[in-house]
Amino acid sequence: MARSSTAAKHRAGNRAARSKRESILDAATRVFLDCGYGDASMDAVAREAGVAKQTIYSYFDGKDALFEAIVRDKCDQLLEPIGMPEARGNDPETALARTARRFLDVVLAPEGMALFRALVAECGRFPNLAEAFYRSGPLLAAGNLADYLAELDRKKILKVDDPLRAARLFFALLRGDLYIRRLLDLDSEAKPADVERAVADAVRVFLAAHARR
Amino acid sequence: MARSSTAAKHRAGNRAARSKRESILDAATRVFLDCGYGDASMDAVAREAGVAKQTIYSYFDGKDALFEAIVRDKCDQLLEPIGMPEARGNDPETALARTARRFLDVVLAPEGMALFRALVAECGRFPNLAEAFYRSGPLLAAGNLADYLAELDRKKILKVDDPLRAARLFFALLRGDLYIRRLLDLDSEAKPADVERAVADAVRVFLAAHARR
DNA sequence: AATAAACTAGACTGGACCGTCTAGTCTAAT
DNA sequence: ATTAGACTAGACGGTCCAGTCTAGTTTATT
Repeated sequence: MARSSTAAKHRAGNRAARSKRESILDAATRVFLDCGYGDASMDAVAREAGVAKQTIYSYFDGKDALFEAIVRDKCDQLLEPIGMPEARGNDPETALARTARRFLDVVLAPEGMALFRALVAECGRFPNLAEAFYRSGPLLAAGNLADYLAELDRKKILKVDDPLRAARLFFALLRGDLYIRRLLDLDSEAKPADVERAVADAVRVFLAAHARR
Repeated sequence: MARSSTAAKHRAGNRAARSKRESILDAATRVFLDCGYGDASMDAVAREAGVAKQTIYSYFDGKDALFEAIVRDKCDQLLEPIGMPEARGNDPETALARTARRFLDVVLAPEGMALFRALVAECGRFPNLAEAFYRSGPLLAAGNLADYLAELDRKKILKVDDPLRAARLFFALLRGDLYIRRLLDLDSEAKPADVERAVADAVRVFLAAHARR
């Protein structure tokens, strides 16, 4: 009984269907990240996507599923740069600063903040999404940095006893006050000068703590 | 025309009225912090408080005002301990660790997290609440620590060029990964051992960065 | 051209919820 | 005892929204 519903075909994905699916996802991303899950309406998504509401329901099972889809999408897309391993050619200071900048650029950007805010707001309703975000964001970034730090320790350039813990501390330093202020939307965007200072501070403190004496 | 409405009298505050007001605030706190602003219903607050819905509206102007009231309340009450100036009698390590523990105890506790989550979720709707929280929480705490750090610098015990920035970095270190995980509700509560390790790490790194050589 | 699938516009159902209103009860003070 | 104000229980109007349904249109395939 090979049921061949519209939705099933869509999930498989023609070319036309894929583009429609994507314009729905795009619109949903804008609406959900703007308003948050609760205040976003399916009518608004349909309007924004230039699509009939029914069409949304033929591509996605419902509001929850649509939200999940856009969050997973944005996680993959947004966090991809911070999941890349470190450039290992340079001196530690330069490498750390580069990592730091890449991290903050993603994390403090309006989209990154909106995604994180939505996740924090809905982590009760979507615990698995929060988990997925954590794994593909903070955890992955820390893991990669830890690998690099372990290498620096092996080469006796720095002293890093517990690379993963050290990496997490580095990112913690980096977020600093800026992150809190952005989370609460007290600054509408991070000024480049502030970012640069946060990077410099974090690198300085981190190197001081892990210098070989 | 000295209009003497029920609401006006309540705002002035008899003894009986105050207790009723407080039981409403209590219930509202539970409901709002449990469900978030959007999913909290006035009926639920009334039920929880054991009070008729009308009574709530005679004490508060509406859902927004009630939310504001409970948030300001919890800010004052919750953040009061971290607003206290530092105990200056001990060596820096002990004083910093004490400050750190007091901070994390408040911030990682379920109530503290719920308050912060609610603020993050609603910072668009209530920007002034976010501002108030920031001032009476992170900013005040950093200010107090900064005073202490300035004193340590004057006494040539540590080297702290910019006390406020250093204080903020200290708290950033302290929040670390624990904070992110708690924000996303990946851990239902912080284990004392983790807290203790976070304190030790933060103090160690901070002292290394600000040691007099 | 004929047919089926995809899509649109919009009406509709059912439910949640804010804030108000009504009718009646309780309490305290005169 | 009377009276005024505080309170309760619950109904109610109005709004909003998720998800479904209908009727008609477009698109693609044969």
